[in-house]
Amino acid sequence: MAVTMRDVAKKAGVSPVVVSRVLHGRASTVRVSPSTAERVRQAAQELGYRCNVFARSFRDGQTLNIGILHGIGFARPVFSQGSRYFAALMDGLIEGAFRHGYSVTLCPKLMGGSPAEGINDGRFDGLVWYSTMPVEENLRMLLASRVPLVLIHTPSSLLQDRFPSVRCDNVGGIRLAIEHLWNLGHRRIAYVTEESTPFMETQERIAAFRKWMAEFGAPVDESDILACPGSRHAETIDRYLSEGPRHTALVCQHDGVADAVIRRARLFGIRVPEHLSVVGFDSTAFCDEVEPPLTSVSQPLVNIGSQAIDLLVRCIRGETPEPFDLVLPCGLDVRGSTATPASHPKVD
Amino acid sequence: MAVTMRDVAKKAGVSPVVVSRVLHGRASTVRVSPSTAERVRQAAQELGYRCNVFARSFRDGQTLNIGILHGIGFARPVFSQGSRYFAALMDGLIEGAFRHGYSVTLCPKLMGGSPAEGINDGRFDGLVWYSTMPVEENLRMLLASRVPLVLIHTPSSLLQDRFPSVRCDNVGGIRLAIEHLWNLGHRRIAYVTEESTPFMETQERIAAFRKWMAEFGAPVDESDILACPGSRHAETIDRYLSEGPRHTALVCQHDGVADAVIRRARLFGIRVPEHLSVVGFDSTAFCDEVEPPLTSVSQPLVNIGSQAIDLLVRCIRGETPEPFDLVLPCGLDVRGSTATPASHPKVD
DNA sequence: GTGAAAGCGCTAACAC
DNA sequence: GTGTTAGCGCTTTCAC
Repeated sequence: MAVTMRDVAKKAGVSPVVVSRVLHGRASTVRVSPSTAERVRQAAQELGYRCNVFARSFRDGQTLNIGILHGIGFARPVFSQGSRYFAALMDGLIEGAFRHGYSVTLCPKLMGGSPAEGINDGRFDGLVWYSTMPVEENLRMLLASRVPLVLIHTPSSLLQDRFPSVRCDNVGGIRLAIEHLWNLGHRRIAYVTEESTPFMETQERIAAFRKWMAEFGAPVDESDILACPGSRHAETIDRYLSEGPRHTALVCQHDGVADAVIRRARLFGIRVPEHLSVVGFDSTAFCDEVEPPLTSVSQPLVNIGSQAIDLLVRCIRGETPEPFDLVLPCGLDVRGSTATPASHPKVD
Repeated sequence: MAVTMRDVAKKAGVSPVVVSRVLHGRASTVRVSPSTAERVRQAAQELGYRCNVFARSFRDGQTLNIGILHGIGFARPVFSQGSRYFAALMDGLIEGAFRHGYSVTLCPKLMGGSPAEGINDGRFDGLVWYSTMPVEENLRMLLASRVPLVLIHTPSSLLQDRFPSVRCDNVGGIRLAIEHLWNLGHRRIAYVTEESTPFMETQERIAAFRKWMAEFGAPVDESDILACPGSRHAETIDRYLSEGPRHTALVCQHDGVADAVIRRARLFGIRVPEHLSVVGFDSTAFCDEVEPPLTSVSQPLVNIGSQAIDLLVRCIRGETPEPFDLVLPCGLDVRGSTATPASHPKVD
């Protein structure tokens, strides 16, 4: 077995408290003479003693560990495929956690179908939950959380204002996309969405799209919202493209969708951006990798992750973070997937 | 505070052991009458009791948690930038861990400059260490590990055969790259390496390159090995390219290097693959994203991660995995970055 | 200056 | 069938 404080104490001829005091500086009421301290250190060294952080955490009732919750109904997150959405978010979460001295744990219980028992199992000082399409079941479980929790992509109001939240300004982001396309001369613009749940960012972006298109003077109807059901969106995209796109530009729910659209378009001989402009959402490094480079609304994902942890750590400390609902601005990274439409003159 | 077994016991009018027996099925010597069991369940339900897994782990002396060790001298791994090497490896590690019911933890202590104190701190049932360029200091720390450990990219022999290992067949992989280029007609082929440490895969690949080039009948010398010092490899690449490449094809240490080469080449008006063929190493999804798509030796990274966990779990169970040193074969994914050299006829 | 006691939440072993 | 004891490794409290 591992060598414990008791072993060190025995060897040094003192009690465990003294060892705690000397080696970890924790038993603050205890005073130790320099010579004893030296003896303890010596013994620890010789035995190769290492503090059992796990035992300490158990006693302290704090684990210095943050759990990542993944929405139910999603598969376990994958880093190596698709757009870099999750990768960027994780980078932010890890950066933030490390900065505060916390570990980050991916736990099968928290990422499986039923995180309920994982949430309050004592291993986590706090949790981060991100989901772009929460379902009622999710929300109920989260409300049962006894540990501090921060929401990403989901406004606090959706969970009775019990947990702070971080998300981006979807409305402003969509406006940037439309404005950009509009200025290039596009008038027939569609929105492509992957899935659709009754609330949240998906809907927020669609609503923003409707709103701004109307304000720009080109109100849209149902046929301008392309909804691709989760599993088989290539199919939906193909159907749309095969009839020859009715629009000159597409705004996509996220970069993965935009990438899919571009790849399918290529198969139909539709060139981007010459025949069709495409705008993504997230603007991770992925956008620079694909061809053509993807014009995309930038959501500060790394920052969102990092700031979510800042909020979480405050909650763990018992504070009430201020602001409680963090909305970060979006930008627009113009790359190569958007251009003046073939049939329209450029407008300034 | 959280509700504990004692609270439930009290409410149900029984002792904690009974609760343990009923709710977790753990106190196997204890027999409980159906009616008592029901009372306990009722009480637990009403109080919203959740088993404190942390406390249980403490008692059991097993955490069901695996720590990921990142070589010293590296920065903390980043998912959202560069090639998808780390992403793919992590996907495999997570998949394997989840399959066995283990969590995966990224801990600042294990990823910082001095993981020594993190290694034996009781929080991990096992560790996975990956590093493409270990230094002596790394190795000494690893040898001090009291918990099971699996090496990725590093043969067991480098650590006194104390830990099992997983890596790919670098020699075979490099052969595939050379063979492919040779068949296309390339004869002047260079190897581009990012960093160089006295041992390990970097050296193994370089050695393999020398060996196979000689066997194919085109022995190389120092000037055919392009070594780019870690921080500023763009500079080294630029210097090489600016003189007009002396070779018709480059084999690169990994996809990130290959990508860098291609991007720099573009700035010099050197087209890939028309003027210069480039082969990467790893062949993650990254290769399909870049332009041109990158021909690359495929290293089964996801599989390596997954199998590393299989080995680790066996060690945790006290078994000695067989085989102890796992070497997985490489493949070659031919994409768009390699072609017949301009100056050479195609050879079959 | 130093040590003894007590307890974090859980469960194996044993007693009744 | 059910309860008591004891202990995982650590640290706080308090007594000496």
